[in-house]
Amino acid sequence: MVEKYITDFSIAQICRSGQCFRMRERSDGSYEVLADNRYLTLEQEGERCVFSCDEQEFETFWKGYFDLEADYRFYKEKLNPRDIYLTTAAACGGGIRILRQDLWEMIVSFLISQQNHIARIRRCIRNICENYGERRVGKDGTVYYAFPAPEALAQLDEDALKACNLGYRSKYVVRAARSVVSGEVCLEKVRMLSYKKAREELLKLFGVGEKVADCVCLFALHHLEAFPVDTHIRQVLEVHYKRGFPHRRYKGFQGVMQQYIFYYELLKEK
DNA sequence: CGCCAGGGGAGCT
DNA sequence: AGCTCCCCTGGC
Repeated sequence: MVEKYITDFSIAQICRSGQCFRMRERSDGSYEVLADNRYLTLEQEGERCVFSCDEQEFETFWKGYFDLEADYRFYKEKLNPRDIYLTTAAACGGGIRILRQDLWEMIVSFLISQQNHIARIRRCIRNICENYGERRVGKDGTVYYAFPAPEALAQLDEDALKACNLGYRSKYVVRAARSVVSGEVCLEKVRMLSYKKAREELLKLFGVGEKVADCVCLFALHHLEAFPVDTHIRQVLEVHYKRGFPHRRYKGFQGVMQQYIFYYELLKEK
């Protein structure tokens, strides 16, 4: 167990922000996080966070995963105070961090996300992990399943994942897995590329369009200049930014602003 | 039962 | 760039 005091961090907000589908709030108010074949529980009260790992694992993995080395005050200071909408959104989701998630997992997750609800996306991913991922046992005895490697999914029939509730998205995932396994799209290479080049490379995958590529760039590759535009964001742009979103002002970290907006819109739904 | 929308994308023109 | 299909589920 390690105890940390962290500002601009809210596990509850991150969990609800829709960038991560394998994180959940447990009935006792603590959070469970599955990432990189690891299992973590996290309790938070104000700025006090208790991670269920040792200091070394925190330093070498979770600190980077939650992007805790970055100072998000920098992004908030750049906010245009006259932009009431964005200022309000950032105030509501000020504890959000852009996670550094696994590349392959994000590709699959956002392939599944198209024309889909968050609750169902979570179910789909859980189904895939339980059916094709390796079974693991956490330090506290909890059984969980790792996210299946491309090799495990590449050998499936194109329609096999319909059994995991993917519907017509099944063939997107299987074909993408095959492209990765064959080396047509090299993930190690994608990791080294700039935002533009990485995006271009991801677009070669069947089923990956501009929105999905941007989500992968933002949530896996940490290219904060990626600004995924989905139906929700499009509506916001139409209502609040008729003359265009001020990309110039937020150059290099538009993705952080996108998350504030997205979270705020999700929040208002309820 | 029908209708429609839910964090799109492919394949056309 | 804009259009038409694609065609899975869950909610109403």
